[in-house]
Amino acid sequence: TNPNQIISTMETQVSNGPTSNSGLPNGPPLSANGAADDSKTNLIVNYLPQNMTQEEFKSLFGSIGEIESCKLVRDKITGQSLGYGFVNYVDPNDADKAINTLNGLKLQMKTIKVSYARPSSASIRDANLYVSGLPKSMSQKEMEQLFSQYGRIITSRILVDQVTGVSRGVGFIRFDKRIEAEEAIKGLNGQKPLGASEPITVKFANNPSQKTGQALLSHLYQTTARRYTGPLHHQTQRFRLDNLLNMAYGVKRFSPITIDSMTSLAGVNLTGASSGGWCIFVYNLSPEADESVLWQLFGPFGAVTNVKVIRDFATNKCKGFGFVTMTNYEEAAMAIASLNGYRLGDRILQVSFKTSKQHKP
DNA sequence: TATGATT
Repeated sequence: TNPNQIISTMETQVSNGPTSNSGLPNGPPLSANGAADDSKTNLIVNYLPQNMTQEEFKSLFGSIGEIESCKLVRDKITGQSLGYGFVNYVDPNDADKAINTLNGLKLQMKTIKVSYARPSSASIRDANLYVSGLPKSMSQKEMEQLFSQYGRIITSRILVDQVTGVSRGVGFIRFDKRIEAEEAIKGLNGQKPLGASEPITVKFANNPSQKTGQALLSHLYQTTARRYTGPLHHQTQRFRLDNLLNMAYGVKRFSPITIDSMTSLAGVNLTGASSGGWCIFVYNLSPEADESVLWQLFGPFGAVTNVKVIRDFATNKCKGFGFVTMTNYEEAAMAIASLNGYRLGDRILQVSFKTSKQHKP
């Protein structure tokens, strides 16, 4: 599938109005201008982890149902993920299911947002505003009220201190149309909100990609170093350092000593290691378990490329186990250390690297 | 109940 397909389709789709039939017996519904109507199948996914790849993205959303096309949006020049993407399902029911099961999923330090995509057009681009100098007492609702006089607000957010939860006086407002955002800048930039002592600054928000290399590394350090907050021993800390260096320099720096000592101690072959990543065996899942539970369990620990619940062919119920593939050894090891013995419902999970039993004496 | 593979 051409990855540009969604974008090019959306750019020609200027209206989300009533759909008309294509005229063919089983043809897809067409909108007024003749473009395919994706309004019930096409989703936008926001707040993806920076390091999530197109393959991981497709694997995550492909676990819901058949995908017509999907695209992780990247910076044209640097190739960096912009942290959002589009998924167009074949079946509108799967799009609905994806929203219900994957919206709010925690992946690494992010909580992803899954919603129907608005039909794209030039007029809705660059409609996101950065607002600073807000009174700390101003709520999101109050900020929306201030801006709503200039147009329809699609999303809004006020950033808060991670520790205290107090407003940082900084927020974002996304309008439906760029011209509405332009009017809001004219009307509100440098103005004092009612009762405020300081004027606010209103300007167009930067693209998430427009970070310098330094800022990117700094961000990488923060997200990596803060990822796990549980008790840590020395070896774990070294894993984290290795991982940071892996990510910063884009190379694999697995420590042969560490892996050899672990494997020989365990007395088993690790077959989790392969070009596709590290395969993890998860035991004691309930018969009702599905792929989304594995994404939810393992996603917070790092890059997950694939999950699989093993089901009985006849009943389609989970046979009590599944597999998860993770890209990075350190993250896989952390997930195993954290999730082995974890209580899921009334079951205690047993989690380990997948082992080979083929050549056991 | 304990290591897949309807690709």
